[in-house]
Amino acid sequence: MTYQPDEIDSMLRDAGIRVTSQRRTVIAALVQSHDHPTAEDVHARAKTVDRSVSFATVYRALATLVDAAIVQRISVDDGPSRFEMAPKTEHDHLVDVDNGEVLELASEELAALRSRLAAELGYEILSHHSVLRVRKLQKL
Amino acid sequence: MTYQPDEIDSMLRDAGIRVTSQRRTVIAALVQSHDHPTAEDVHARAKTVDRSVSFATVYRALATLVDAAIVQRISVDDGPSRFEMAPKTEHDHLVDVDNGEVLELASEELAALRSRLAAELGYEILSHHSVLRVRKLQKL
DNA sequence: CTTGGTGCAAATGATTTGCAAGCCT
DNA sequence: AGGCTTGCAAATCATTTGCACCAAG
Repeated sequence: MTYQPDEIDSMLRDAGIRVTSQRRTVIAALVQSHDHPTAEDVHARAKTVDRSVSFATVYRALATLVDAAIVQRISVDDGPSRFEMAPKTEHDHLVDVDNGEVLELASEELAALRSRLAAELGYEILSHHSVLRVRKLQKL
Repeated sequence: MTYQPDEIDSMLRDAGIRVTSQRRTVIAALVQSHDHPTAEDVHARAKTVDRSVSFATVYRALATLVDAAIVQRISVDDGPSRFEMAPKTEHDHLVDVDNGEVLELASEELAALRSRLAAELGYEILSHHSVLRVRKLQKL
């Protein structure tokens, strides 16, 4: 999935937030990262593009972008929050307990079941955050 | 669900960790709490039983108990971790975005689907942590 | 212009840790 | 006895905030 430079600007404008070079940089860092970076990682990557971006700005940008549903926050039980571009298709995260690897599980079926169950309780789901701690099955 | 006093001791012994009055107190506080308390809440409740329990001990006890799978940690995106006795039946958590209320959704069907999907990817699920941000549906 | 955004450094909140003393096995 | 636990206070880690300046609409 690639983004055109002005595609990023549109995302910001559409969300009604100002377009700044720092936000562009943060988004660019996230777009290129497929490893669910922490705020610190994002800052490090953003700095390779613009040495002057501060930590505070990265945190503020991430918070703003999460609010705008452009970015998604993933909290693993311990350790800092991780971030990724908001997925078009919702998915769960599998964290391999042996090596810390994070992979994604997208299932239409799972999403449908979840909303059905929530609806039965009288709720609509705004967003979800699901982390499964897993271990590789033995090869037989 | 009630626990006998010595049932708690057995849980600790079975997990191979020492039985201390502080750990008993922490567990007792959790058993009586059905509101997913934070570490601070647990500390406050524990102190009503034993004024001398320290914050550090509560944190250490909770960490130990989570390791031993006696207690489960629930992390909501912002704000401190919350805790509950490890459920016999796994469930998801619904967080009402309007009032912060946390309720539980237990579904055999959901659990089954999740493990099936994980298995298809070659993984077994050790535990899961799923938080749905929800809003009450309008009454029609 | 005017409001929102930024950098810096200091502040905060949650959780962890070093150390000396105490309790469990 | 010997090691795991505790309490206390200080330390750490992630994240947030106050403030003066700058930039976007």
